[in-house]
Order: sequence, then structure tokens, then C-alpha cells
Amino acid sequence: MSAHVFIAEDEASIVALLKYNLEKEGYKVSHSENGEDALKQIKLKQPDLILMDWMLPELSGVEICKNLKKNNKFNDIPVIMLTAKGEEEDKLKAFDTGADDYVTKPFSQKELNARIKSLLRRSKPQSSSDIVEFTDLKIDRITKRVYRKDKEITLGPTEFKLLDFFIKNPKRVYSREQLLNNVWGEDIYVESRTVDVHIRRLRQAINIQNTKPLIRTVRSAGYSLES
Amino acid sequence: MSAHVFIAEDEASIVALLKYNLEKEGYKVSHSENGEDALKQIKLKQPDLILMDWMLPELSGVEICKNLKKNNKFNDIPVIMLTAKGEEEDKLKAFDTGADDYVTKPFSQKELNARIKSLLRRSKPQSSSDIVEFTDLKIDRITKRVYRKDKEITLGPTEFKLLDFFIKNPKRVYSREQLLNNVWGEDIYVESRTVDVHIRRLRQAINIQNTKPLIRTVRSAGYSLES
DNA sequence: TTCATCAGTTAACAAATGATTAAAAAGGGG
DNA sequence: CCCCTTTTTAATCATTTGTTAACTGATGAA
Repeated sequence: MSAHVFIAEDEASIVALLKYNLEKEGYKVSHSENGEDALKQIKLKQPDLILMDWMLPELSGVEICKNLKKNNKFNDIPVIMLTAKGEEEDKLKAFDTGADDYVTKPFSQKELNARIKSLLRRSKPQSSSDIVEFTDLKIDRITKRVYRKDKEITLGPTEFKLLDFFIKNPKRVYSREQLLNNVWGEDIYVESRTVDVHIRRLRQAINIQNTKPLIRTVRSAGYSLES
Repeated sequence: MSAHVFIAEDEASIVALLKYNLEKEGYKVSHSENGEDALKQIKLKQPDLILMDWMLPELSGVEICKNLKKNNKFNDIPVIMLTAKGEEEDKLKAFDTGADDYVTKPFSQKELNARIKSLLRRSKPQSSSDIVEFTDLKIDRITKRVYRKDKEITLGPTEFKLLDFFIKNPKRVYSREQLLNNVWGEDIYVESRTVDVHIRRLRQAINIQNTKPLIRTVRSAGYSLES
């Protein structure tokens, strides 16, 4: 599933160039040539990232940016401003409107790609990394192995998924309900007490001597992974 | 409460310059001159943003960055790489290691400030309503933790809900009736004296030495949360 | 001022709620 | 069919909750 990049730019040649390059990188690309339309489209399509020309007919890039950043639903979409002139004042103004980065024309496609990648990585919540660590816990999603203090630990499939889920959002408290939906699956029905049993097994497994317990029970709320 | 910026850089003159400028901007600043120490300090202090020199003694910036980005506890801290040479290859490598931005020396302080501001804004989406503070009280609805003067406090579920409700409208006086409806629920019937008991328990819990009481009794009207 | 009354505070306790645990039953590949 | 994992069940354990009743202090009338 590739990211969706939206281009708000009126110069056709630049749009063509960007589109060509971004699609080669595997992004889904759409665009608009005018500010008012761009804003409408963005709100409709909710892209993952926006490349926005500084100057746009109808509604300037600055205005669009301000509008988006004000709205809770869209203020997480990263915006890269494309500015023609390399003047510093403009750069600063771009950041002030809430842009997340800017690039001056003419720009290097390689650098633009790098910046896009960086912003997308940052806005994607799940660190899609194959090896994730949290304090002295390490889990390898490829080899399906789990380590605590570099010592390997064996987990059953469910316990592995459970830990994998917890480690995506450490410290966050999840209800049994949420755990069932995310670890077992939306449509599977099992008793909510079942969660307790697996929590217990997970606890037993990851608990090696003289370490504090990593899974916190929050009465009447759920469980969380703690440091 | 200002953000904490960590500088990992070995050239004393640059550190001095950065420190001076950042402190003027209102940031809390700390630094280290060597890679190994920097990593240790970062893990200890958990700064809000890192300025990292590309080349560092003991452990290169790239290595530190990789290490941080692997660990769930630290991979949310934005990193800005300071590169000496303006070579594109280096820039790209910087992004690949997980850096969130880079700046080539010599850099404009104004631009650096703008980039810092942008990254901090982006990384602080501590979803407004998930963490609520009132004077020296802080309640985190995600981790279900409550702090007074940064010291954690443990509350039972009902006391948590009660405080959570009060903090939504500080200084407002609620009758026992209103509290029962909003904290216990519309259709649950318990004695109104029960509220007093929970108010007491909440008071005891959030009361740590030499602080004035936070919950005011309004005779024949109810209770309110005060500063 | 004194006393009666009213409203809020406090401590103690029993009931209920929720979590832990062990063990049995049920599935599900190999 | 056997072995391993998962789920259910039920007993036990721990914490929280609501109630009661005694206590404290404010209020205001005599």
C-alpha cells in the first residue's frame, strides 16, 4: 500500500516532472492547478503528503497551509513548500505557516525524494521496522524471536502477537476489548477472560530474575507495557 | 515548559554558538562532545530534539541515530544532522539512517531555528485532550496516570474518573447530583453521601505535603477543583 | 453566648467487583 | 491420533466500592 502524494502546482511542466518521478518511486500521485480546488481535493482525498507551490492562483499555498493546520483532521498531513526564490525570509515564512519543510526551485529530485521519505516515515505511526526494541526487550518480526537482556525467550504465537502489539505503543493502556480486536481480530469472539490468561503467560515468559514486571495491570481499564 | 534540545558536537565553538542561540530562543540546552557519552546522555535525559554532528569521536552520529531509531522509546525524538560538507550523498545517507532533517555547516541560525520549531511542532502531537494539566496536576488519559508536581499518584478507577471530570471544568462547582450523573452514570443509583467519601479519598490521594487543598467544598452546593 | 440543627468529614466494614491462577476441555495441525 | 496451543471454567485472591454511623464544625435563633 503506497503513500498518496498530492501536488498543488500550476506550472504544468513541473507537475509533469514531479508526477513522473514520484510515480517511479511508487507513490500514488494526484494534483490540482489552482488553490481553491487544491484545498477542496485535499480535504476530500486526505493524501499522506502535500507538495505545495508557494504561489498559486485563487488561493496561495500559504493560505491553504494555514487552513489545513488549523483543522485537526488535516494538520497531521505533512506539507512541503516549493518556493521559487531562495530568499531566507520566504523560507521562514513558510515554516511559520505550518509547512513542515520547503524546497527551492530548481530542486534536486533526489533530495526531494529524501525529504518526502523522511516526512512520511515520521507521520506513519507504526515504525515498520523489522526489529523493534523497548528498554531491554527486543523483538524480531522476521525471525519471530524475542529477547530480554539479549537472552532469548520463547513465546507461543498468541503471546508473540500480543507483545508485538504492545510494543507498538508502549505505556499505552489497552482494554481487553481493544486487545481482542487487535491481536485476535475484529470478528473473532472469545471470552474477555482469555486475555488475562495470555497476559499471564506472556508475563511468565518475559520475566527473568531481578527485573521488574513489564506489564502493568490497570484495574477496570486494561493492561500496558511499561519500562 | 520549554523544550529540551540536546547537542552532540565536538567543536567547542559551534557548541557555544548553538547553545547561546538556542537558550535565547527559550530552549533548555545540554550537550556532549563524544558519541558514546552522547548516546548515554540522550537515553538518560530524553530530550525533545537532537542536533547531531555527522562526525563524532567514539561513535559517529550515524551510529547513534540508527541506535535511537531502532528503540521504540527514543525513535520519536527528532534528529537534525549537522553535516560539514554539502555533498548530496551525505545528505541522503543522513535521511537513510533515520535523521529527520539535516543542515549543512555553515548554517544560518535563523533557518536552523525554523527547522527546529517545525520538528518540535510535528513531534508534539500529544493529542491535545489526551494529556490535561491544571496547575501542578497532570492527568494522562492514555496511560491512565496522574501526577502532582511530577510525582505520580495512584487513584482508584472512580477517583480517576472523578478527577478527570473535575479537570474538564476547573473552578466550576458541581452538585453531588451532577457528579453522580457524570461520573457514575445517569442510571446508577447510589447514596449521595457516597460522593463525599470519594471526594475524601481523592483529596487524600492528591494531597502531598505543603500544597494547598485542591478541592473546595461549597456548603450546600457541592464541590469544585481550585488552583 | 449557648444550644439546636444542619451539612460535611471521617473511619470502619461488608459486599461486590475485578484480576490471578490452575486445571480441565476443546481445537487443530502434523 | 497425538501433541501443542488456545479457550473456558471456576476457585481464590485483592482491591474497590457503597453504606453506615459517629464525629466535627458552621450557622443562626433564642
